[in-house]
Amino acid sequence: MRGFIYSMSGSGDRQSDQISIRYGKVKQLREQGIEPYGEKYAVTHSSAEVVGEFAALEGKIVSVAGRIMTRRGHGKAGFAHLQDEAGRVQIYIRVDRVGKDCYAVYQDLDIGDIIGVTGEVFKTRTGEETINVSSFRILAKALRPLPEKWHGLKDIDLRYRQRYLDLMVNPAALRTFMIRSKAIQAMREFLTADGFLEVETPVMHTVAGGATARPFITFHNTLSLDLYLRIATELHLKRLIVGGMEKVFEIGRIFRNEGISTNHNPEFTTVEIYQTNADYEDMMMLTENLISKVAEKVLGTLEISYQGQDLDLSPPWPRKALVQLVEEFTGVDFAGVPDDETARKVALERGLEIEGDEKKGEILFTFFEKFCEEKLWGPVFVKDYPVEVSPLAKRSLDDPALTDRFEVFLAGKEVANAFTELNDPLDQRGRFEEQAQKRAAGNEEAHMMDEDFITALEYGMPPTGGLGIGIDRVIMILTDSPSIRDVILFPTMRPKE
RNA sequence: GGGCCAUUAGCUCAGUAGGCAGAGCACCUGACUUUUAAUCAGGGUGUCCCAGGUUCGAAUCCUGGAUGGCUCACCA
Repeated sequence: MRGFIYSMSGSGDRQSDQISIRYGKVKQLREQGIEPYGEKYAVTHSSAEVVGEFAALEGKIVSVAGRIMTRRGHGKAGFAHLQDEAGRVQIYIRVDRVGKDCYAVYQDLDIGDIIGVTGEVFKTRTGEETINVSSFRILAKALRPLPEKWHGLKDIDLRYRQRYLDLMVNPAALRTFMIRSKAIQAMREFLTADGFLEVETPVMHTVAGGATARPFITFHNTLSLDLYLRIATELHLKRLIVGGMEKVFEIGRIFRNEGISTNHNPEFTTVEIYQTNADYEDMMMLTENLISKVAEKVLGTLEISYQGQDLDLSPPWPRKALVQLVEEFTGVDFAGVPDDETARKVALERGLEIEGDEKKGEILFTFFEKFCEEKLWGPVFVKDYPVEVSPLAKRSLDDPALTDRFEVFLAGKEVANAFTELNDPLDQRGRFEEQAQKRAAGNEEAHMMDEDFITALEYGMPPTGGLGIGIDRVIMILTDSPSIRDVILFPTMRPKE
C-alpha cells in the first residue's frame, strides 16, 4: 500500500523512508542492467550442509541461495549471513576478489534481500564456517525492512497476520510448523503401515452432521442449494464402512461456526479413523499407540513438558469412567441420581444454570465439563459418556443410558473423541429425532436428521470402532504452544480496519 | 457478547506531575580487507491506533470507536 503510493509518486524522488530508498535501489539496479528479481540459482548445498559438512567441503566451491539476515561491512570487505530453510551460513566478500563494480552492488544490498552466492568454503579466524564469495546474483530485492534482528517479531497480531515474517525471523515458529508437518506425516505413515486406507470425503455437505456444532453455510449457484461446510468427517467415513472398506482414515479440515479462543479456531484439522470389527477398547489402544509413536518420532521422547508442567505420554494411559470422575471431583454420585428431575435439582444446588428440560445424562456431562475437564492433566481416557450427549455412539451393553465412548485429555485439553459406532439404524433414527427436537427448540448445535445416513445404516454397517483426533491440539502439546493459533499457519483473524 | 489490559519510528520498547517525541536495532552519510548483537564519527526518518471532548497546552485526562491479547460466557 505504502510502497504503491511511493512508486506512483515516482521512485526517483529523494525520499527518507526506508521503503522508498529500496524502491530507488531497484530502479538504479535496472539502470545498471542488473535484474533485481533474478532467475533461479543453481544451488549445490544448503546453508546447513556447508556448516555441517565443513570437513568435506573445506576448499571446495559451493553455491548457496538465501535471504540476507545480518550484514557487517569493513570497507573493502564484508560479512553477511544468508538464511535458507535449513539455517544460516556466513558469507565473506572482498573487493579484490569480486571486483570493484560487483562489490559496489553488494554494498547496496539490504538485509532482507535474497541472493545466490558461489564461492570457496573456509573457516574464519574466529572459527566460523564461511563462503568466500567469488560471484553472486540478486534473486529478489526486498522493498520492506525486516523486523529487528535481535528481538525478532513479537507483536502477536503481526505474527499471525504476516506469518511469513514470523517464519523468517523467529526460528521457533518455523520449528513448530516443521514439527506439525512431520507429526502429520508420522500419523499417515503409522496408519497406512497398519493397513488403513486414506480417503477424501466432501467438504461441502447438504446435511452438516457428525458433531454438535453450528456450521458455516454457503450457496451453490447452479444447484440453487444451501451447502454446509463440514463440521466432521464422520458420517461419510461410516458410509464407506457400509460400502465394505474395513480400515479408513481421513485427515482434513473441518469448520465450526463458533467461538474463537486459545483452544478453538473456526477451521481446524482432525484425523478420523474407522475400523471394522473393533470397539472403543481397540480405539483406546490405537489412540495411545498412535500419539505416543508420533511423539517419539518427531520429538524423540515421550516425556515432554507443556507450559512448564511435565507430561508423560508413555502408554498405557489410565482409563476412568466419567461418572466416577464426577464423583471424585464433586462428590456427587450420579449412579445414585434416580431421574432427570433429581439431576436438575443437583445442578441447581451446584450453581449451574439450566433450562429446565435437561436430561440426567446432559447434566452429568455438564458436571464433567464444568468441574473435571480442565483439571485432567492426563494423559487419560475418560469413558462411558451419557447417551444423550453421544448421538452416534453405541449403547453400553450393561447400561443403556451410557455409551461405549471415550475422550482423551492431555494437559486439560480434549484431544480425541471415540466410540463403538452405533450401527443400529432404528436406534440411530431415534437419536436423530431427539436431536431434531432440540434443534426445533432452538439449539443450533443439535444434529440435523440425516436420512441418507440412516439409509446407509439400513444396508448394514459391521461392528466398527471410530476415533477422531484434534490434530491442532495434539500439535500444541507436542510443540509446547499456548495457543491454537501458534500451530495454525494462518489463523482466522478479523481484517484490519 | 461481558470484564480487564494493550496499541508511541520499519522492529523491540521507554516516555516522569498535562509542558519542544525518546533509546537500541534497522536506515542514511563517511571511515574501516577475517567480522559476528562488528566498530568509529555524524544524521531522527513519527497520523503517539482513529474520532470527538476538557485544557493556554494532550502520547498523557474524559467519551465513543477500531484491532489485538487474556479471561468469563458459549462451545469443541
